[in-house]
Amino acid sequence: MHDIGFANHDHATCVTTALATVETACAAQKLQLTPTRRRVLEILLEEHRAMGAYDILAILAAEGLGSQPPVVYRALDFLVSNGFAHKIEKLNAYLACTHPGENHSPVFLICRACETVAEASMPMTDLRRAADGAGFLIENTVIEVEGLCPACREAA
Amino acid sequence: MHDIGFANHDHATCVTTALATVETACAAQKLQLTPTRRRVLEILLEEHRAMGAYDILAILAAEGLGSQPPVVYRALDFLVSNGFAHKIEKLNAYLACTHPGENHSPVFLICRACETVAEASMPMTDLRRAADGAGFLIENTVIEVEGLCPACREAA
DNA sequence: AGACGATATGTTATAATATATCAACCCGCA
DNA sequence: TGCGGGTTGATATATTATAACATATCGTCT
Ligand SMILES: [Zn+2]
Ligand SMILES: [Zn+2]
Ligand SMILES: [Zn+2]
Ligand SMILES: [Zn+2]
Repeated sequence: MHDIGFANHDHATCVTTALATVETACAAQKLQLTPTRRRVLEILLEEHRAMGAYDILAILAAEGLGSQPPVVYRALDFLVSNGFAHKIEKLNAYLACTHPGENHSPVFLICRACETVAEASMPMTDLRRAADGAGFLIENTVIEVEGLCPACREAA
Repeated sequence: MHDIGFANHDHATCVTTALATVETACAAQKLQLTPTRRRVLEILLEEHRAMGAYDILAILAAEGLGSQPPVVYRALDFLVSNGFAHKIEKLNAYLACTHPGENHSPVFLICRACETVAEASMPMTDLRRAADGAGFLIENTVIEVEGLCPACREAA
Protein backbone atom coordinates (compact mmCIF):
# COMPACT_ATOMS: atom_id res chain seq x y z
CA MET A 1 0.00 0.00 0.00
CA HIS A 2 1.17 3.53 -0.70
CA ASP A 3 -0.27 6.97 -0.19
CA ILE A 4 -1.83 6.36 3.16
CA GLY A 5 -2.99 9.91 3.09
CA PHE A 6 -3.18 10.96 6.70
CA ALA A 7 0.02 12.94 6.42
CA ASN A 8 0.16 16.68 5.93
CA HIS A 9 0.71 17.85 2.42
CA ASP A 10 0.97 20.91 0.21
CA HIS A 11 -2.71 21.31 -0.39
CA ALA A 12 -2.59 24.12 -2.96
CA THR A 13 -0.35 22.00 -5.15
CA CYS A 14 -2.47 18.95 -4.48
CA VAL A 15 -5.53 20.77 -5.83
CA THR A 16 -3.93 22.33 -8.88
CA THR A 17 -2.13 19.21 -10.00
CA ALA A 18 -5.23 17.07 -9.62
CA LEU A 19 -7.27 19.56 -11.62
CA ALA A 20 -4.63 19.72 -14.32
CA THR A 21 -4.52 15.94 -14.50
CA VAL A 22 -8.27 15.73 -14.90
CA GLU A 23 -8.28 18.44 -17.55
CA THR A 24 -5.67 16.58 -19.51
CA ALA A 25 -7.54 13.31 -19.17
CA CYS A 26 -10.79 14.93 -20.32
CA ALA A 27 -9.11 16.48 -23.32
CA ALA A 28 -7.55 13.16 -24.23
CA GLN A 29 -10.79 11.22 -23.91
CA LYS A 30 -13.02 13.94 -25.36
CA LEU A 31 -14.95 14.26 -22.14
CA GLN A 32 -16.65 17.56 -21.43
CA LEU A 33 -15.46 19.06 -18.18
CA THR A 34 -18.27 21.60 -18.08
CA PRO A 35 -18.37 24.46 -15.55
CA THR A 36 -20.57 22.67 -13.06
CA ARG A 37 -18.63 19.42 -13.30
CA ARG A 38 -15.39 21.29 -12.92
CA ARG A 39 -16.66 23.28 -9.98
CA VAL A 40 -17.85 20.16 -8.18
CA LEU A 41 -14.45 18.60 -8.64
CA GLU A 42 -12.79 21.78 -7.35
CA ILE A 43 -15.01 21.78 -4.30
CA LEU A 44 -14.14 18.18 -3.52
CA LEU A 45 -10.47 18.85 -4.05
CA GLU A 46 -10.44 22.03 -1.98
CA GLU A 47 -12.29 20.51 0.94
CA HIS A 48 -10.28 17.32 0.65
CA ARG A 49 -12.80 15.30 2.59
CA ALA A 50 -15.78 13.10 1.94
CA MET A 51 -18.78 15.33 1.30
CA GLY A 52 -22.46 14.57 0.98
CA ALA A 53 -24.15 15.45 -2.28
CA TYR A 54 -26.31 18.02 -0.55
CA ASP A 55 -23.30 19.69 1.07
CA ILE A 56 -21.89 20.21 -2.39
CA LEU A 57 -25.24 21.33 -3.71
CA ALA A 58 -25.45 24.01 -1.03
CA ILE A 59 -22.16 25.47 -2.23
CA LEU A 60 -23.23 25.35 -5.85
CA ALA A 61 -26.50 27.02 -4.96
CA ALA A 62 -24.71 29.82 -3.12
CA GLU A 63 -22.68 30.42 -6.26
CA GLY A 64 -25.68 30.39 -8.57
CA LEU A 65 -24.64 27.18 -10.31
CA GLY A 66 -27.87 25.35 -9.69
CA SER A 67 -30.00 24.51 -6.72
CA GLN A 68 -31.74 21.26 -7.58
CA PRO A 69 -30.44 17.79 -6.68
CA PRO A 70 -30.04 16.56 -10.26
CA VAL A 71 -27.42 19.24 -10.82
CA VAL A 72 -25.03 17.80 -8.29
CA TYR A 73 -25.91 14.17 -8.89
CA ARG A 74 -25.23 14.54 -12.60
CA ALA A 75 -21.87 16.13 -11.97
CA LEU A 76 -20.97 13.47 -9.40
CA ASP A 77 -22.04 10.75 -11.78
CA PHE A 78 -19.73 12.14 -14.43
CA LEU A 79 -16.82 12.43 -12.01
CA VAL A 80 -17.32 9.01 -10.45
CA SER A 81 -17.91 7.11 -13.66
CA ASN A 82 -14.78 8.59 -15.18
CA GLY A 83 -12.67 7.84 -12.13
CA PHE A 84 -12.13 11.45 -11.05
CA ALA A 85 -13.99 11.01 -7.79
CA HIS A 86 -15.20 8.13 -5.67
CA LYS A 87 -18.29 7.39 -3.68
CA ILE A 88 -17.76 6.20 -0.12
CA GLU A 89 -20.69 3.84 0.26
CA LYS A 90 -20.43 3.58 4.00
CA LEU A 91 -20.83 7.35 4.34
CA ASN A 92 -23.02 8.12 1.34
CA ALA A 93 -20.39 10.69 0.55
CA TYR A 94 -18.07 11.64 -2.28
CA LEU A 95 -14.35 12.25 -2.43
CA ALA A 96 -12.02 13.52 -5.13
CA CYS A 97 -9.66 10.86 -6.37
CA THR A 98 -6.09 11.37 -5.28
CA HIS A 99 -4.67 9.86 -8.43
CA PRO A 100 -7.16 10.35 -11.21
CA GLY A 101 -6.55 8.80 -14.54
CA GLU A 102 -4.63 5.85 -13.22
CA ASN A 103 -6.53 2.61 -13.39
CA HIS A 104 -6.91 1.68 -9.77
CA SER A 105 -8.94 -0.21 -7.18
CA PRO A 106 -9.10 2.13 -4.26
CA VAL A 107 -9.16 1.24 -0.60
CA PHE A 108 -10.58 3.84 1.75
CA LEU A 109 -9.47 4.24 5.32
CA ILE A 110 -12.15 6.03 7.29
CA CYS A 111 -11.31 7.45 10.70
CA ARG A 112 -14.42 7.36 12.86
CA ALA A 113 -13.02 10.00 15.20
CA CYS A 114 -11.88 12.80 12.88
CA GLU A 115 -13.88 11.65 9.86
CA THR A 116 -10.86 11.87 7.62
CA VAL A 117 -10.93 9.51 4.67
CA ALA A 118 -7.66 8.44 3.08
CA GLU A 119 -7.53 6.79 -0.29
CA ALA A 120 -4.99 4.06 -0.53
CA SER A 121 -4.20 1.85 -3.41
CA MET A 122 -3.09 -1.68 -2.96
CA PRO A 123 -3.08 -4.92 -4.84
CA MET A 124 -5.87 -7.10 -3.48
CA THR A 125 -4.15 -10.29 -4.38
CA ASP A 126 -6.06 -12.35 -1.82
CA LEU A 127 -9.32 -11.17 -3.28
CA ARG A 128 -8.42 -11.61 -6.93
CA ARG A 129 -7.03 -15.05 -6.46
CA ALA A 130 -9.97 -16.26 -4.44
CA ALA A 131 -12.60 -14.81 -6.74
CA ASP A 132 -10.89 -16.18 -9.82
CA GLY A 133 -10.74 -19.58 -8.20
CA ALA A 134 -14.46 -19.47 -7.49
CA GLY A 135 -15.32 -18.40 -11.02
CA PHE A 136 -16.58 -14.98 -9.97
CA LEU A 137 -15.70 -12.22 -12.41
CA ILE A 138 -14.75 -9.07 -10.50
CA GLU A 139 -15.83 -5.89 -12.21
CA ASN A 140 -15.72 -3.46 -9.36
CA THR A 141 -14.68 -3.48 -5.71
CA VAL A 142 -15.81 -1.48 -2.70
CA ILE A 143 -13.24 -1.73 0.05
CA GLU A 144 -13.78 0.56 2.98
CA VAL A 145 -12.07 0.23 6.32
CA GLU A 146 -13.33 1.97 9.42
CA GLY A 147 -11.19 2.58 12.42
CA LEU A 148 -8.78 5.06 13.93
CA CYS A 149 -6.15 6.96 12.03
CA PRO A 150 -2.68 7.25 13.53
CA ALA A 151 -3.33 10.68 15.04
CA CYS A 152 -6.64 9.76 16.67
CA ARG A 153 -5.19 6.49 17.85
CA GLU A 154 -2.44 8.43 19.52
CA ALA A 155 -4.94 10.79 21.15
CA ALA A 156 -6.98 7.92 22.57
CA MET B 1 -11.83 -18.17 0.81
CA HIS B 2 -14.50 -20.70 1.57
CA ASP B 3 -18.25 -20.79 1.27
CA ILE B 4 -18.51 -18.97 -2.00
CA GLY B 5 -22.23 -19.38 -1.76
CA PHE B 6 -23.43 -19.54 -5.32
CA ALA B 7 -23.89 -23.28 -5.12
CA ASN B 8 -27.23 -24.96 -4.53
CA HIS B 9 -27.91 -26.01 -1.01
CA ASP B 10 -30.48 -27.59 1.31
CA HIS B 11 -32.31 -24.41 2.09
CA ALA B 12 -34.68 -25.74 4.74
CA THR B 13 -31.73 -26.99 6.75
CA CYS B 14 -29.85 -23.78 6.04
CA VAL B 15 -32.67 -21.75 7.63
CA THR B 16 -33.28 -23.93 10.65
CA THR B 17 -29.64 -24.36 11.57
CA ALA B 18 -28.98 -20.63 11.26
CA LEU B 19 -31.97 -19.84 13.46
CA ALA B 20 -30.89 -22.39 16.02
CA THR B 21 -27.40 -20.97 16.06
CA VAL B 22 -28.71 -17.47 16.64
CA GLU B 23 -31.03 -18.65 19.39
CA THR B 24 -28.15 -20.34 21.14
CA ALA B 25 -25.96 -17.28 20.76
CA CYS B 26 -28.68 -15.01 22.14
CA ALA B 27 -29.23 -17.26 25.11
CA ALA B 28 -25.52 -17.37 25.81
CA GLN B 29 -25.09 -13.60 25.57
CA LYS B 30 -28.38 -12.72 27.25
CA LEU B 31 -29.66 -11.00 24.13
CA GLN B 32 -33.39 -10.78 23.63
CA LEU B 33 -34.46 -12.38 20.39
CA THR B 34 -37.93 -10.83 20.53
CA PRO B 35 -40.71 -11.82 18.12
CA THR B 36 -40.11 -9.00 15.67
CA ARG B 37 -36.35 -9.46 15.69
CA ARG B 38 -36.77 -13.17 15.23
CA ARG B 39 -39.27 -12.73 12.42
CA VAL B 40 -37.00 -10.30 10.57
CA LEU B 41 -34.18 -12.80 10.79
CA GLU B 42 -36.46 -15.55 9.56
CA ILE B 43 -37.53 -13.44 6.61
CA LEU B 44 -33.94 -12.74 5.66
CA LEU B 45 -33.03 -16.39 6.03
CA GLU B 46 -36.02 -17.66 4.09
CA GLU B 47 -35.55 -15.27 1.22
CA HIS B 48 -31.82 -15.83 1.30
CA ARG B 49 -31.08 -12.62 -0.59
CA ALA B 50 -30.27 -9.04 0.12
CA MET B 51 -33.49 -7.22 0.97
CA GLY B 52 -34.27 -3.57 1.44
CA ALA B 53 -35.60 -2.48 4.81
CA TYR B 54 -38.93 -1.50 3.29
CA ASP B 55 -39.29 -4.88 1.58
CA ILE B 56 -39.00 -6.49 4.98
CA LEU B 57 -41.32 -3.93 6.51
CA ALA B 58 -43.98 -4.75 3.94
CA ILE B 59 -43.91 -8.38 5.03
CA LEU B 60 -44.04 -7.46 8.71
CA ALA B 61 -46.94 -5.12 8.03
CA ALA B 62 -48.88 -7.84 6.21
CA GLU B 63 -48.42 -10.03 9.28
CA GLY B 64 -49.49 -7.35 11.72
CA LEU B 65 -46.06 -7.05 13.28
CA GLY B 66 -45.73 -3.33 12.76
CA SER B 67 -45.99 -0.97 9.89
CA GLN B 68 -43.69 1.93 10.70
CA PRO B 69 -40.04 2.20 9.59
CA PRO B 70 -38.54 2.23 13.10
CA VAL B 71 -39.90 -1.27 13.64
CA VAL B 72 -37.76 -2.79 10.95
CA TYR B 73 -34.75 -0.53 11.42
CA ARG B 74 -34.62 -1.40 15.12
CA ALA B 75 -34.76 -5.09 14.39
CA LEU B 76 -32.11 -4.78 11.70
CA ASP B 77 -29.91 -2.77 14.01
CA PHE B 78 -30.12 -5.53 16.59
CA LEU B 79 -29.32 -8.23 14.06
CA VAL B 80 -26.50 -6.33 12.40
CA SER B 81 -24.81 -5.12 15.54
CA ASN B 82 -24.80 -8.62 16.96
CA GLY B 83 -23.44 -10.16 13.79
CA PHE B 84 -26.59 -12.09 12.84
CA ALA B 85 -27.12 -10.10 9.66
CA HIS B 86 -25.09 -7.77 7.50
CA LYS B 87 -25.78 -4.57 5.64
CA ILE B 88 -24.65 -4.48 2.03
CA GLU B 89 -23.69 -0.83 1.71
CA LYS B 90 -23.54 -0.87 -2.03
CA LEU B 91 -27.16 -2.01 -2.24
CA ASN B 92 -28.61 -0.43 0.89
CA ALA B 93 -29.86 -3.88 1.64
CA TYR B 94 -29.65 -6.47 4.37
CA LEU B 95 -28.69 -10.12 4.37
CA ALA B 96 -28.75 -12.85 7.01
CA CYS B 97 -25.29 -13.95 8.01
CA THR B 98 -24.38 -17.39 6.75
CA HIS B 99 -22.25 -18.21 9.79
CA PRO B 100 -23.56 -16.19 12.71
CA GLY B 101 -21.73 -16.22 15.95
CA GLU B 102 -18.33 -16.75 14.42
CA ASN B 103 -16.14 -13.70 14.58
CA HIS B 104 -15.64 -12.87 10.94
CA SER B 105 -14.84 -10.17 8.41
CA PRO B 106 -17.21 -10.87 5.59
CA VAL B 107 -16.60 -10.34 1.90
CA PHE B 108 -19.68 -10.02 -0.27
CA LEU B 109 -19.78 -11.09 -3.87
CA ILE B 110 -22.61 -9.31 -5.64
CA CYS B 111 -23.72 -10.55 -9.03
CA ARG B 112 -25.02 -7.61 -11.05
CA ALA B 113 -26.99 -9.91 -13.35
CA CYS B 114 -28.95 -12.15 -10.98
CA GLU B 115 -28.57 -9.93 -7.90
CA THR B 116 -27.44 -12.85 -5.81
CA VAL B 117 -25.16 -11.92 -2.96
CA ALA B 118 -22.78 -14.51 -1.58
CA GLU B 119 -21.05 -14.08 1.72
CA ALA B 120 -17.52 -15.29 1.75
CA SER B 121 -15.02 -15.19 4.53
CA MET B 122 -11.36 -14.76 3.89
CA PRO B 123 -8.31 -13.50 5.65
CA MET B 124 -7.51 -10.03 4.37
CA THR B 125 -3.85 -10.35 5.02
CA ASP B 126 -2.91 -7.69 2.49
CA LEU B 127 -5.20 -5.24 4.18
CA ARG B 128 -4.25 -6.03 7.76
CA ARG B 129 -0.57 -5.88 7.08
CA ALA B 130 -0.78 -2.61 5.20
CA ALA B 131 -3.02 -0.91 7.72
CA ASP B 132 -0.90 -2.03 10.64
CA GLY B 133 2.17 -0.72 8.89
CA ALA B 134 0.51 2.66 8.40
CA GLY B 135 -0.63 2.87 11.99
CA PHE B 136 -4.30 2.66 11.13
CA LEU B 137 -6.37 0.67 13.61
CA ILE B 138 -8.95 -1.41 11.76
CA GLU B 139 -12.22 -1.77 13.62
CA ASN B 140 -14.53 -2.76 10.82
CA THR B 141 -14.28 -3.57 7.14
CA VAL B 142 -16.70 -3.23 4.26
CA ILE B 143 -15.58 -5.39 1.38
CA GLU B 144 -18.05 -5.74 -1.45
CA VAL B 145 -17.22 -7.05 -4.87
CA GLU B 146 -19.49 -6.50 -7.85
CA GLY B 147 -19.34 -8.63 -10.92
CA LEU B 148 -20.71 -11.78 -12.45
CA CYS B 149 -21.29 -15.02 -10.59
CA PRO B 150 -20.21 -18.27 -12.28
CA ALA B 151 -23.71 -19.03 -13.62
CA CYS B 152 -24.29 -15.58 -15.12
CA ARG B 153 -20.78 -15.53 -16.49
CA GLU B 154 -21.53 -18.78 -18.23
CA ALA B 155 -24.78 -17.42 -19.65
CA ALA B 156 -23.04 -14.36 -21.05
C1' DA C 1 -46.19 -4.83 47.27
C1' DG C 2 -44.07 -0.57 45.47
C1' DA C 3 -40.47 2.12 43.32
C1' DC C 4 -36.99 2.08 40.04
C1' DG C 5 -33.89 1.40 35.98
C1' DA C 6 -32.94 -0.80 31.86
C1' DT C 7 -34.70 -2.42 27.66
C1' DA C 8 -38.02 -2.76 24.14
C1' DT C 9 -42.16 -1.05 21.51
C1' DG C 10 -45.69 2.22 19.53
C1' DT C 11 -46.47 6.30 16.98
C1' DT C 12 -45.94 10.55 14.55
C1' DA C 13 -43.23 13.23 11.99
C1' DT C 14 -39.33 14.43 9.33
C1' DA C 15 -34.56 14.14 7.58
C1' DA C 16 -31.33 12.64 4.20
C1' DT C 17 -30.25 10.56 -0.06
C1' DA C 18 -31.33 9.76 -4.86
C1' DT C 19 -33.94 9.29 -9.28
C1' DA C 20 -37.69 9.81 -13.03
C1' DT C 21 -39.37 12.62 -16.49
C1' DC C 22 -39.83 15.89 -19.99
C1' DA C 23 -38.80 20.17 -22.20
C1' DA C 24 -35.18 23.21 -23.77
C1' DC C 25 -30.69 24.18 -25.31
C1' DC C 26 -26.17 23.84 -27.65
C1' DC C 27 -22.99 22.40 -30.95
C1' DG C 28 -20.82 19.88 -34.56
C1' DC C 29 -21.94 18.06 -38.82
C1' DA C 30 -24.43 16.05 -43.01
C1' DT D 1 -30.92 23.94 -42.78
C1' DG D 2 -32.07 20.07 -40.17
C1' DC D 3 -30.68 16.20 -37.59
C1' DG D 4 -28.51 13.82 -33.38
C1' DG D 5 -25.88 13.40 -29.26
C1' DG D 6 -24.90 15.27 -25.11
C1' DT D 7 -25.98 18.63 -21.62
C1' DT D 8 -28.97 21.51 -18.77
C1' DG D 9 -33.29 23.31 -16.39
C1' DA D 10 -37.13 22.36 -13.73
C1' DT D 11 -40.71 19.89 -11.30
C1' DA D 12 -41.96 16.12 -8.92
C1' DT D 13 -41.32 11.98 -6.52
C1' DA D 14 -39.01 7.78 -4.83
C1' DT D 15 -36.11 5.56 -1.51
C1' DT D 16 -33.64 5.09 2.68
C1' DA D 17 -33.21 6.31 7.45
C1' DT D 18 -33.69 8.77 11.97
C1' DA D 19 -35.52 12.08 15.71
C1' DA D 20 -38.43 12.51 19.36
C1' DC D 21 -41.41 11.29 22.80
C1' DA D 22 -44.84 8.39 24.97
C1' DT D 23 -45.83 3.72 26.60
C1' DA D 24 -45.04 -0.89 28.03
C1' DT D 25 -42.55 -4.74 30.01
C1' DC D 26 -39.59 -7.07 33.13
C1' DG D 27 -36.32 -8.00 36.67
C1' DT D 28 -34.37 -6.08 40.98
C1' DC D 29 -33.95 -3.78 45.11
C1' DT D 30 -36.18 -2.15 49.38
ZN1 LIG E 1 -8.90 7.07 -6.77
ZN1 LIG F 1 -8.42 10.61 12.70
ZN1 LIG G 1 -30.36 -21.11 1.99
ZN1 LIG H 1 -21.51 -13.05 8.26
